[in-house]
Amino acid sequence: MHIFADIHRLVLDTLGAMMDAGDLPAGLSLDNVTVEPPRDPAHGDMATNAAMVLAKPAGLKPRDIAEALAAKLAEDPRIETAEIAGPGFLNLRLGAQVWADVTRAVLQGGDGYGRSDLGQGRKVNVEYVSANPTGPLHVGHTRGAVFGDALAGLLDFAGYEVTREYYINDGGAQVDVLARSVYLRYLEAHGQEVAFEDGTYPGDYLIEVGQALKDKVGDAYVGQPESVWLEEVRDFGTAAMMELIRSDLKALGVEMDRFFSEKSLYGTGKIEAAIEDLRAKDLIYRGTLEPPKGKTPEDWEPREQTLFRSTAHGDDVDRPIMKSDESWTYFAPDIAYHYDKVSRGYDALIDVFGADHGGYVKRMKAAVSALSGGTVPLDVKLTQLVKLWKNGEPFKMSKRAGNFVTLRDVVDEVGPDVTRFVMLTRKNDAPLDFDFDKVLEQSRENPVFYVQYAHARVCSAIRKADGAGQATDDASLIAADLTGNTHPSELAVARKLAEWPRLVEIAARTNEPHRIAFFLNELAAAFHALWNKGNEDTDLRFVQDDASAALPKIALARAVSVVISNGLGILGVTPADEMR
RNA sequence: GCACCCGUAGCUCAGCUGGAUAGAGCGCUGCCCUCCGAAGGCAGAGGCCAUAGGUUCGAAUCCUAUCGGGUGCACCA
Repeated sequence: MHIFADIHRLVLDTLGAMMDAGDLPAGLSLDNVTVEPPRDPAHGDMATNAAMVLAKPAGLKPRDIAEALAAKLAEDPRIETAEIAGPGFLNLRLGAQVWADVTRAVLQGGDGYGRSDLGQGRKVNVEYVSANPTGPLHVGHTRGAVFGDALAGLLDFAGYEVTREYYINDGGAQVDVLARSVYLRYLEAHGQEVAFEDGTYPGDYLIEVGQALKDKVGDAYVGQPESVWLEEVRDFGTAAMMELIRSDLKALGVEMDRFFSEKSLYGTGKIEAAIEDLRAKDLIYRGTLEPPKGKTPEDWEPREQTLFRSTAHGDDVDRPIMKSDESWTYFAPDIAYHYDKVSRGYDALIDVFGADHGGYVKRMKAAVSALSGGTVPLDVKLTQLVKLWKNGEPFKMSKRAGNFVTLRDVVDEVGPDVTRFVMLTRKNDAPLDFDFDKVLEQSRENPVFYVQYAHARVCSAIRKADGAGQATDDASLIAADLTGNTHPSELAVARKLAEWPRLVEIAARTNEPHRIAFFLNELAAAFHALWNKGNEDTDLRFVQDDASAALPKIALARAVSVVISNGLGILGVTPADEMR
């Protein structure tokens, strides 16, 4: 049950009937007619802008349309009143039966309540994290991981067929640096003194990798030139780092459907095939780029290179795909990778990048647009920086990595649930302050606690009613008469529950999972407000002595926990049954 | 110099892809514990939505310009 969609449908059907009957000119476009919850609850439960939107094309006064529409809508049993207000809004108030039905629908829907067919089963690929396999994940990756995973969960809930994918950058120079760093640790494991020069990775996490390499090959590489060991040590180190990253992700509760190796694109003709596809579209040429205006690099020199005509698809300048020595730039395998994604038949692609990759968005979109002939949209979501705080001070040190804070540092300290929820309490493109002390605080200002507390309270109330021998199972609640919840505070909760399917669709359409977190906070607020009213007014308590009076209250509480649970599920957070 | 993101209450931030008198938390002011959990609750004050134009029934939201902050800007990934 999606009451907003239902009433929207009713409004559209009614308008259609009015056109058929000649009350409105035929052929009006109803695309802009909306049914929304009004900001001010005093305006009713829903409002439609139909009269204002249609006034001009119909050549009628908004008020006349509104009056005619109001009269027709009032015939529907669900509509209690339809009042004209403001510049031509039609405010609808729904009957008590509707809210009882909503509560029942939540219980009947269970973990499926709010699921949408918005996606129509379309295939969407969400690529996220994609950190270089050169070390453990840090806080920035963590936000990307949380965001990407929540977005994937959201799209899944909204009816898309989602693939969660990780692109392993194991083909560039950075994995050679990893190899050399591992080699140093390997020498160290043989008792040698080593120095980590600039450009190598000094983190402690490579100590055990060097040791493991020693265990595997003994002293075979000691004193040998790079040409002997580089390739094998690189593969060894990359594998070890991916294992580390996978376990980091697991600690956060993130599970990828697929890991795609950049290296698998080299020497297999895949890059060449992708470039050929572009060449066939006349988008590849030899040329020389102009220096960037106002900021010419010191060592600038004109260079003829192989370029991708990305300007034909919205980019600012054309981009090199080959270096002057004819080897591929990093952009080439990225093109090939997205070519692969397009050819796997996805209807939409989403890339989640760190904000420092903002300059990369246009060319990537241009590439996908060119490769798919404009048929596959690519949305790139950038996650902004995370600023960590501890004891009122910026927190930068890590036990493990030295110069950056790792995912493990965060998860070990506050747990995966808190990490995930807090990282979604801000829009992806806004910077985030993560305060180790505040996120564990048990107070109203901590949204994680506030939402979890609401869920725990429901569980507590149900345990209590259960203990009193009352029926609390969903079947009994669904079968009960639920029209007893008529207090404004109870209706406020029911109204919020009714909004859930709508909110899911809005969040999914905009690829913004943070909306889920904010909604849950609002739902929790409505629930806590009602709970607190029970302190003064015993009729509003969820736990009642009279078993039949208790049923609608328990049903409402249970419905709240269902929606919270569904919302947290999308975000990858486990609901709390009790607070400790 | 160019591109992208951002500018909303004293502070930290939401704001439905154009709707009514712009919201929440913190802070501030005033009330409220015999209570299903006061690890709070209720109420109030607080705004020229950076600025100036434009689009229209209607703009925090869309367009243009300006100011201010962040990020990134040739063969690095």
